[in-house]
Amino acid sequence: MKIKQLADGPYDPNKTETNILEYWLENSFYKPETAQEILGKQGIKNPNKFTIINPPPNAYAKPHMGNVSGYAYQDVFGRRARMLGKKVLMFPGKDHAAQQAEIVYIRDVLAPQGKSKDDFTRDEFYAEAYSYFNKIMKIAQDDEKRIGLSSDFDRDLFTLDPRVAATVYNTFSKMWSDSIVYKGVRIVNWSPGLNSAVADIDTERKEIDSHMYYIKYALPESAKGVHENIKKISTDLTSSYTAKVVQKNKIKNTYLAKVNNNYIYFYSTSTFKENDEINLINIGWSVFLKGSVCAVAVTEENKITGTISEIKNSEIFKAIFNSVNVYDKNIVSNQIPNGSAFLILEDEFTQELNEDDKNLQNKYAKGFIIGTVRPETVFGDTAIAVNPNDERFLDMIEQKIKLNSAYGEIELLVIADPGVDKEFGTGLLKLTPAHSATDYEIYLRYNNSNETRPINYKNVIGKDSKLNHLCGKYEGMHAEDDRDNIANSMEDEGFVVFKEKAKSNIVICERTKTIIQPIMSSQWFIDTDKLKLPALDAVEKEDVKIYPEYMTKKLGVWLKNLRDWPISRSIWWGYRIPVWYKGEITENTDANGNIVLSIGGQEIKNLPEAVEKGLAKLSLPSEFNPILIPGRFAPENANFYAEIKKKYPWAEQIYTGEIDQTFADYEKAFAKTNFENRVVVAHSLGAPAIIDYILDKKIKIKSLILIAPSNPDSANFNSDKDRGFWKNIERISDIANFCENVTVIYSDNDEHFSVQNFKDFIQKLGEGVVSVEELNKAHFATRKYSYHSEELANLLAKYESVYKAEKESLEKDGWVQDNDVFDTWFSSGQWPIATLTAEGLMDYYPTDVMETGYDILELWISRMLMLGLYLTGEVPFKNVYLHGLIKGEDGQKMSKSKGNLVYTEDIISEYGADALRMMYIVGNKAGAGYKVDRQKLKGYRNFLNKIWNVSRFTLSNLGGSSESDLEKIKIKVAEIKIRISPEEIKLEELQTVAKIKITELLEGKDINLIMQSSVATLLKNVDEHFTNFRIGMAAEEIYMHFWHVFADIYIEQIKSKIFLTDREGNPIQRTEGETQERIDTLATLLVIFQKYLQLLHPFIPFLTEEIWQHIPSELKDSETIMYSQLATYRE
RNA sequence: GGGCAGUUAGCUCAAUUGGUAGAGCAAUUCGUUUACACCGAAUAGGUUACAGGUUCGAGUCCUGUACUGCCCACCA
Repeated sequence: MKIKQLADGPYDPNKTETNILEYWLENSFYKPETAQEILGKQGIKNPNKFTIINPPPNAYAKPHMGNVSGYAYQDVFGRRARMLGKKVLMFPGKDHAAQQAEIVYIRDVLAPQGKSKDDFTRDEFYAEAYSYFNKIMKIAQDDEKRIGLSSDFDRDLFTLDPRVAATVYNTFSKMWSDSIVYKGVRIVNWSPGLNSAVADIDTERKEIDSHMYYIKYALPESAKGVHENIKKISTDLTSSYTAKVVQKNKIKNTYLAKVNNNYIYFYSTSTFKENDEINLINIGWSVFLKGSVCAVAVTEENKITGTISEIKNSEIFKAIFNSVNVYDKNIVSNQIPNGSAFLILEDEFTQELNEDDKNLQNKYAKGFIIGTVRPETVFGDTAIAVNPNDERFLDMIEQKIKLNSAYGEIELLVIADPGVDKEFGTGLLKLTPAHSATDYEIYLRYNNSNETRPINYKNVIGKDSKLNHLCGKYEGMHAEDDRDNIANSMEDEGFVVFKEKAKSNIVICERTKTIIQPIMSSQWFIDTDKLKLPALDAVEKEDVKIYPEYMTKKLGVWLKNLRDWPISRSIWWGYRIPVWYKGEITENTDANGNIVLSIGGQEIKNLPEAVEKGLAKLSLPSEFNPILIPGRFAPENANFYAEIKKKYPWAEQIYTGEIDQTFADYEKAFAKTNFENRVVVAHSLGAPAIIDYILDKKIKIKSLILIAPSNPDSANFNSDKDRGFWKNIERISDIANFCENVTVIYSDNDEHFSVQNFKDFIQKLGEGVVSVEELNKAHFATRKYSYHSEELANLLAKYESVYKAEKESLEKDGWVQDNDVFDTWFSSGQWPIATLTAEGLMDYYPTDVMETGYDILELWISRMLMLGLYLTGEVPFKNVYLHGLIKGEDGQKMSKSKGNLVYTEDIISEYGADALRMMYIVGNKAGAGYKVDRQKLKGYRNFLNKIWNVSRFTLSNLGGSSESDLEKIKIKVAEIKIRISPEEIKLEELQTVAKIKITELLEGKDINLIMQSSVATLLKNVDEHFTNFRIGMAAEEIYMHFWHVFADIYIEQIKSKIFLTDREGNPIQRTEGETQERIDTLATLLVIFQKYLQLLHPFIPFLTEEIWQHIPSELKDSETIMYSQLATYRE
């Protein structure tokens, strides 16, 4: 037995890490197939599976520290599982990041070449982008390997791989037939920067300074009638009064009219003398008219002091008084606070208006004043909404009111909706369903409960952000840039009564930072109602556990509030929506502001109608996609399907559990599959199952190929005929009505067992005319047992050519494919299924851990959960571990613009991958952010050196022993059991005790037993930490224990027992007992040392493997530490 | 406006769910003793943001306050 010695320190990670990486890759240690083989040799015959799908990073950029941090966690889980005897699959991939990648590609690749998207056809653009990203992806993979991620890189999968495409399109197809996906005209977030719709979650809010415009909706003819109302005002000017109002809200007043530096409000209750000098102080606002009494008050900071007359004669007073009033009768504000002061007006406050001055008439006309920060949307108003409990407007609800507005005379319905805040602005909400998500919701709510009298939307802003033909003279003006012009013009006409500065939240596009324009447009949506409930249920029932736990609640709330998910994006980079139209599909705004869809010039109401008329259809890319149904004990008994799937990546394999003869499992699996017009291959018991299913559900399929498990002339047939395929196949005679052709393959003979044969067979059998044996003799005498794979291949090839021919004719026949592509989250939301399906590994589903940053909990985790449950009925992962976001050295979020990006390769070359992994993991907890910390990195580099030197100590002391001693050590090693012995001193508790004292305490005790006990405790604690996903604590505890118990205490204590020479180099004489003690100690040292290496391996794989390689094979259970078995602690 | 998280040593963060507040780095002192100076031995550093409460016992649970960060949201 020879013990290789380690080089002198300090440890240099750069020398060893790349070699170790090469060793792992060369030996394919990362593959589950290798795991199966190695574990098998170790006596673990049926290892449990353990699966982690690596979140695919975006393919377009060089990864920085933040991108890579997740791999450290994923790898810890994976490596530990491997060392616990599991067959580990870690599946890497890269994401095409549709929208973002297209922007980056155009900006960073095309623009510097002086090119733009317009220089390419769609296909050219796609091809060039694909080859570019293909190159870039390699960089990301290098980083993944370099940090030690032990994923099966041979399987690295791109989200635009044809095999993924198959899953993505099949999912869409299933959603199409389940009516979960629809194309609808609906409000969308239109990003002018992307020239595409984006989902809510791709937007962010920003507070900006803007104006609140108070817009007049005048009652026609009311300008003339102004006197009448005023005349009714009664006065009781008996005493002077200083207005003083109990105030509640300090923010709302800033929204109010500010005129001549004073805020002006209306109030009532009290009286003033005409010439009283008064101070009006108030902070509330209320239009108040009872018996035509009106009053005004001002804020405390801006008292109006003056006589009543002076106040009344102020311009603003007149404006407000005349404008913000009433539609009808007596309207009472219900929120006059106690102690309010009121100014009562008299009928002298009237004014003869010049009949010709229309603008003034508008300004002083009675009507509504409604506050808005977006005056340009008034052209899209289709209703006025009030709170149902707002007493001021009770009479008006459900009335249609003719109004003069900035765009002429219109009729608006007043509706009630609880969403309207009666205290905001004037308590009235102008409803613009086409250009406000809020209004759109109210619009939907109203129309859902008032089907007989629906309100409309009116789209007045185009995708170019400009006002359209419905805006009269404002047509062509820009909704954002020309806002002030529009408002000024309205002000001149008297329709903007006053304006004031206000803060407003605008929605901007997260990617391009342009202002989102809510507009009506036809987009593809996923109806999330049917998807979110199972997801919500899974979260609540803890079918999927989320770490940190508090994020569970966050996800639940998000799911509950989820609206329909827009999945179409108007870009080229991604999966093109597989729906075809008979001619161009166009979207126009008609005279009423409705969005009208036409296909090839023919107007359609909605897509189902178009489909019915033959103007639209779903047509998946022309990849042949047969459905493969396994026989009993699926899917293992259908291994031959793997061959088919190699040739046809689009083939869709049905996964079932063990099948009983009631076919319950089949039915469950079938329900998730769309059989419509497909070629179906069914093996053995799958054949009767699918026949029954097709007949029951009345599904039309294209072709059915049945593979019989036995041949009627086989020796087994007599027993087979009463069960399985043969017993259950009776209904085959009816199937001809549901598919174009049926073929049964069971022999080497080219003759097929046709439907007609079967019909005859079954009929005669049923009539008792023939026996099975007779038929067997007549028809099957020459057939052999095994099924004919070549024949199956030929058949499929034939169907494929038919299938492709059909598809290719689409464009010739004038069909045009939808121009949009899927949202990137639509495809990545199916990632666990797409990856495993692509490799035929669905038996690894559901996966064990999904590890990712908490920032994409809603974006990604939720989608995977919904789609996973939808497609398979099972959660895609059992645990979700969310790591915190890593910040730059300055403590700020890392971003290119801040210039604080730290690249992984720089850190690794300075400190090594192991130290970096430690920095990511030790002492950190799920969900909590942390900084790139060079002090920590230095500390962990020192730790690695410590391990190196402890290893040198251990190996050199073993190496110094004689061959016979080594043999004795080997025997002793096998006897050592790491157990907790409760009576002994606990070493881990002595860390803070002075070292001299420890030596005293240990006098006469068996240090080896005490150490074993201490390590056992460590093992147990680490188990617990892992069970609860506290990996940061696990790492920290191992670190502490290794350094301060093992190195500082144990090794110091045993030195005298194992050294062969004294300080002067003279040999030490030992008694027989002392020699035995030395052997025992070295054996214990070795066992414990290995245990530490194993415990440390998931965290610092490179160093531990390097050291492991120096331990002689005779003294270890596995050549690589990756597969050495670290049993969990058992009492 | 709502929700969630956080506030602990000079700095960065832990504390296994209520049981003596810890680590790394930094600081001070000592020590080059056959693994290690990328080391060892020792020292100092805390009213756990604040104010109450429950408890034998609170960093941890409850109530409130003040900051910080994140997410969500229909105040037009």
